[in-house]
Amino acid sequence: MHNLSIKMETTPTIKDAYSLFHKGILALSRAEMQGFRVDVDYILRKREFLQRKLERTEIKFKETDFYADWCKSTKGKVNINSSTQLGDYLYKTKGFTALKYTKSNGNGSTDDEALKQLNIPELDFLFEKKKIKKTIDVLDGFYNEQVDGTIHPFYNLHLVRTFRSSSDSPNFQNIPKRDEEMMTLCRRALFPREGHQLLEVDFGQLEVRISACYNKDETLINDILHGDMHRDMAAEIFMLDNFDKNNKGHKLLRQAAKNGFVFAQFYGDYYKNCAENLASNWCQLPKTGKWKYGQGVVIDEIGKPFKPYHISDHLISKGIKEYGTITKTERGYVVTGFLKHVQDIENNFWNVRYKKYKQWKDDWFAEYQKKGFFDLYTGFRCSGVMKKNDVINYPVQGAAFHCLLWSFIQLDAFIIENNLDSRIIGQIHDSLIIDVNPKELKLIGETVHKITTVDLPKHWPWIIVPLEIDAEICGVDESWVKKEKYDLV
DNA sequence: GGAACTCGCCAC
DNA sequence: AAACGTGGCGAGTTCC
Repeated sequence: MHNLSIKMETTPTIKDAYSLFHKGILALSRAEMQGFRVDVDYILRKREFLQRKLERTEIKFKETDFYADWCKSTKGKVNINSSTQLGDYLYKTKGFTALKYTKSNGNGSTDDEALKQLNIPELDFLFEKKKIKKTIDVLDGFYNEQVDGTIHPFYNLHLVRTFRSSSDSPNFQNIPKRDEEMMTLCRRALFPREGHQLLEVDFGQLEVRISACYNKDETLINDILHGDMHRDMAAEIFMLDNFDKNNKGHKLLRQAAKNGFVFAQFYGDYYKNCAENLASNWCQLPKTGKWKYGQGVVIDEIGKPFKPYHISDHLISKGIKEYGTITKTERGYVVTGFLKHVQDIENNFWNVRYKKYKQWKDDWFAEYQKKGFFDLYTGFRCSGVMKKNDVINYPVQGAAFHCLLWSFIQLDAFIIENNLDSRIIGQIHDSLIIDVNPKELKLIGETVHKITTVDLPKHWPWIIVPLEIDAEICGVDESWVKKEKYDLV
């Protein structure tokens, strides 16, 4: 009885969830109305430039023997934009073995990753062309949607299964960022209002922290607050006895462990995919035969400038001499090599290191199977037929976004109440983009910091892990390209 | 001629 | 036993 009454007070209900979205829609619509300034002259200029570059790349491709042979095999009817036709030519006509297959139809995959493994240099022109085209599409999207030099991206709260948001017309949540060249070309089009500057505020490791609120795993919480789980996993996966955070190679391997193992595991992936991804995408190690010395990425150049040390040298010296295989026998699966190594690490990851997290996953799924639904900590209810991974991921993804949305609403209200000139103009799941009047920068920064790290955990007592917020700032009257770290307090 | 589908790729 | 979560959008293709 006692426990129940506490729960009633602190656990948000479906009405609270409704209220969050009601206020959320109103706040988001103010950002939509405000919009994001675009440099129309730049877009038109750069579009022309990219269009010509696209045509030149296309011409270069059409001059290759590869293209001539492709045309010959289809009696001249070739559309170089068609991955279906390319797949037919490579896998059916030329007899290349597909190294990857598509999900729904099981055809040989023609994505960049699959094609790059075929080692056909002429295809580089197609990769280049695809990249240019993608950039043109983003700029076109801005141009087509702008009204008097301002785009008004929409934010939807009614479309996503996890109760996250989506964005369209144009989609503001998938503007290139990681590819330096594409990032610069696209974000150079986006500006604050005159005399203002763009401030971007991000929650740090938000989804991992929210997952910890559900699973309450002490090791995970400790790692979030004081440790470095990506470094630890890099050390285990690549068998590094003394991880050196200043070593360029070690830094790369930490990245590999973070994206190829830790995040993948948190989303519900398993050792086979992780091993494959780590070996081929991150280390360029072959998946057949014994590994040779001098293969794969250079991981360590200390003291040996003319004799690079390769990842294969290191793994072989530690006894991992090949990628390995998975064989089915009457007794079960026999796993060898690097595959076995990653499988062991996976087992340790879930059965020892994050044991309580795993227990939560099993319990949470069992509860869903019993009831047919589950409730997020923010009051939203997910029901219907779901896979185990869905049941584990949705509550985290949704509640993490709700932290952002709640903060968005508070900051929006603060801006209106105080008649400020700054405006929130965008949102990308765990970040806010604010068009700031420089005179208000300090106030906005301090307010965002207080809302996200003090008020939010007070509002939702289920947030049992401290939240962290990072900010970056662009110069006055400058585009969204050059950002500097900004201390909010 | 358009709806529905697949695939690939960008973001988180 | 199963096996990476959520979107939007463009291009090609297939079906009606």
